[in-house]
Amino acid sequence: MSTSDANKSNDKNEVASEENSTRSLHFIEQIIENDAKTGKFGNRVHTRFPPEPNGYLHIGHAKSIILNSGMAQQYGGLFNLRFDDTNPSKEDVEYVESIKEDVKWLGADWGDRLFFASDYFEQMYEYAVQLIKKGKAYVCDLSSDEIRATRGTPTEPGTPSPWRDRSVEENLDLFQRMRDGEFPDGSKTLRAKIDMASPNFNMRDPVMYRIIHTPHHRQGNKWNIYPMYDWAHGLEDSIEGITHSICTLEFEHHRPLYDWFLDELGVYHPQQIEFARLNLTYTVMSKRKLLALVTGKYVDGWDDPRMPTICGLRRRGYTPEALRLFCKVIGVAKFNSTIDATVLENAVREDLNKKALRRMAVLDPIKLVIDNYPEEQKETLVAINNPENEDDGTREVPFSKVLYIERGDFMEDAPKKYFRLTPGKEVRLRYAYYVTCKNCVKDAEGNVVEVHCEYDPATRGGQSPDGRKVQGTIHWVDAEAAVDAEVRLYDRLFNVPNPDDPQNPGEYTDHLNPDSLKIVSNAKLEPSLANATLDERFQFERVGYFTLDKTSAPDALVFNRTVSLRDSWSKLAQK
RNA sequence: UACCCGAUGGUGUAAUGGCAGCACAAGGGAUUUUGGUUCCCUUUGUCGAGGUUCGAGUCCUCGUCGGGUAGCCA
Repeated sequence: MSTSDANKSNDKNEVASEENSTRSLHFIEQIIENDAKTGKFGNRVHTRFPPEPNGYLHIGHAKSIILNSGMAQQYGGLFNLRFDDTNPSKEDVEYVESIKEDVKWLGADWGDRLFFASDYFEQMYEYAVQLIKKGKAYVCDLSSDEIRATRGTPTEPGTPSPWRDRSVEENLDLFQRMRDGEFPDGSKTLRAKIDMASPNFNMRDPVMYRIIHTPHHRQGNKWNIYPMYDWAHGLEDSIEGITHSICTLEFEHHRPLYDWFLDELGVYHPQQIEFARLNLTYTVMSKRKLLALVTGKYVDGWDDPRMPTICGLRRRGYTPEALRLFCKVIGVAKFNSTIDATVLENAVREDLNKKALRRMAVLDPIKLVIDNYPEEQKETLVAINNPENEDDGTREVPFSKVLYIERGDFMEDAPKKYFRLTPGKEVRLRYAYYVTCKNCVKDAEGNVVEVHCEYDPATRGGQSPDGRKVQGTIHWVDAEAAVDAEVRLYDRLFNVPNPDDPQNPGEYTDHLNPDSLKIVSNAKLEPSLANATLDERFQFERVGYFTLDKTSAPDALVFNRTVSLRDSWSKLAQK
């Protein structure tokens, strides 16, 4: 070992012990660190994310991606992206690119290790031949119905296939002919010869290969047989030298089979580890249901900002950092839990609070007229871009006699604790002046259309020389300089915490939140927002976090609300 | 019904036989040119019954409850 190698492994140990002392480890970290101590995998850590290219990734996948790539990064190991494309009748290239984009966006780095299970088909075939020669696999002529009927039940063992004891020669011949395409779909399978009486169904002579005469998106018509997940997955892990093969809980009782195949073959044997998949309140996570939301036009496509898909969250304005923070907070365990949607919202607030540029935008505008402000006067005022980060600097915002403010920032008859505009009350216009509310103008129906006030010229910038305080500060935009925009306000997709709960009457689609999207078509924004770009994140002060939508155009701006600001006033107001 | 896995405040998650801790939520207070942020304080927990032990959230037994499993899906 060279000195630099020695240093490297020392560093690794130090990192591990430092982690140990500074925070607690989740059970997978404990397994990895223990393996490092015993030298089980020669101190290597190599993980993978193995999606099937048959749908879009969602936040549940993000948990897995962040876990797998995070373990590799944390322990100086490697991470592979591998498409588990073993079933051509369900898969499509269309999904490959979107999955790559999502994984990359999350910050998981697979380097040059982008793999496809289908590239291992020849090797898998050779392995299958080995098992046949060992007398551990056989070609079975039973139909799928017959296989099901002879598999037994939880209390009764299965009955052996009449084809179980074919000779090695016959099996070899038949298997080759299955590959050559001599037999129709479903007419034969290759099965492992294990134990029809096993309490674990997965061990009752599981199917290894089935006949499918469907062109594969990467292999074309080369193959007429395709490997089943249980047969293929361990081999893929083994071929790639994966150390810790992390998957979700439902594969737990597949592990004996995973182990059996690798042991019978006598090949390199990674360790499968199962963790609990993510469940989130007020949404659904199954591919089938997400697809149904799209095809049923309940949402505007896979990347609708209300969807829990990674592309949806991205369009909504979530950041990879927010999702990583979220995953850190929820932890990793084997307990099936449901995470409250507010935890996700908090994670994105925490991230965006640090990095979002502050801007002023009025979503529900009414005019504010400053009666004692000179008619033709215009000025610019200096506003701070981000109080959380001085490096973001300042900007200038135009100001004049007529402004827009939020309708909700004026009340004609206000409760005592209302700190905003009401006749006789003085408030601060953020970064501008103190103004005192005088009165309002109403239309024929009694709706307030204009609020009138008087300003104190000595309070320019928003502070008074005499030191008097105001209770409230409200945001505003100059009426003449404002730019128009459409703003889309998103809320939870469902109005029940668990749309999947069988306790709920009806279909899960019956519980869609009718107010999950509110479109504000006449928002007034400060002029600098006209130059916003898709990668920027904004906080509209006192309102929430926003980002430009992909459908936005220079003459028709569209912003998405990522998440509202915490609002302790609404709690107070309810009392 | 059989097998596998799990169970710690309202929700998540630590404590690896030795003071039940952290985060979020909730409640209270301070600061504040965002009713935001930040800071401080408070309330709330080991599924049940036995056993082992000086000592059990942790180990054992039995129960209860929850999840998963009977695709030629992954």
